[in-house]
Amino acid sequence: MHSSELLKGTLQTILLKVLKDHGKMYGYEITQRVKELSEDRILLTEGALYPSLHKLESEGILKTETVMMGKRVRKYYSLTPEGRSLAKERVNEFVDFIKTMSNVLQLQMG
Amino acid sequence: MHSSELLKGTLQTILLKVLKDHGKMYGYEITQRVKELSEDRILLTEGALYPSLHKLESEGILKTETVMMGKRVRKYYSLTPEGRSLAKERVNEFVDFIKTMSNVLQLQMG
DNA sequence: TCTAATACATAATTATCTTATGTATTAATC
DNA sequence: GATTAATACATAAGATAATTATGTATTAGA
Repeated sequence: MHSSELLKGTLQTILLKVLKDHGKMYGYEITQRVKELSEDRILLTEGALYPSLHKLESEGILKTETVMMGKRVRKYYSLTPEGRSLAKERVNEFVDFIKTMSNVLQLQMG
Repeated sequence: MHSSELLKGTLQTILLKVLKDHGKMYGYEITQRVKELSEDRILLTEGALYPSLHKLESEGILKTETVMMGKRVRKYYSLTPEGRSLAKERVNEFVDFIKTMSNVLQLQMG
């Protein structure tokens, strides 16, 4: 699972926004949703995903709920109120980033 | 000189496109132009800039011309033919990246 | 029965960037 | 005239976020 150099730094933004839009999700589900939304262009690696989810949880941005599906564990993540506000902030930041880069690269868009 | 986490991975794209648009430029001049184009949002650090320019030169993407301005050295960088084609590629890559991220983050744009 | 997909997790390595440091010239301010 | 800020290059040390590799285990499909 590899992607462009440009994706670096976007992981947190992606996680927060996808969780905001789709509610309660577990790790593997997030990778599949992102793969789908990106038309196979963004393939999240577990080595990046899980540490990032754990960090966000430890910071109070995400909360978890562990569910047993038969004998298999599923850990559902969802945004805390703090997480919801951070999600907005991160998306705004990204939009601003696009605008700035569009100016620097002289792309004809916002 | 610090910026957002999102800038990671954009340096090469920025350097190539700015050099494509503005022709022959020296390092310090590039930092100023990018600062200006980005309205002070992107402040390139020398620690990232110079190693990156050197690498691109060693790869045949950029060529240099050293000029003495009085007693001060100026090293002008410009794109080689290979560099021009890489610049296009990098910009296309970035536009595609924006499109993909817009889908994932559900932004109402391309 | 074996393989692929699902589902979690962490350690080792790599790459890119920031921060820090260094040298030196030129312009501006005190 | 002296000090500071801006110009102009360069590299080394440290931080950080990602990839790659590895590990365990269940479930579905061939």
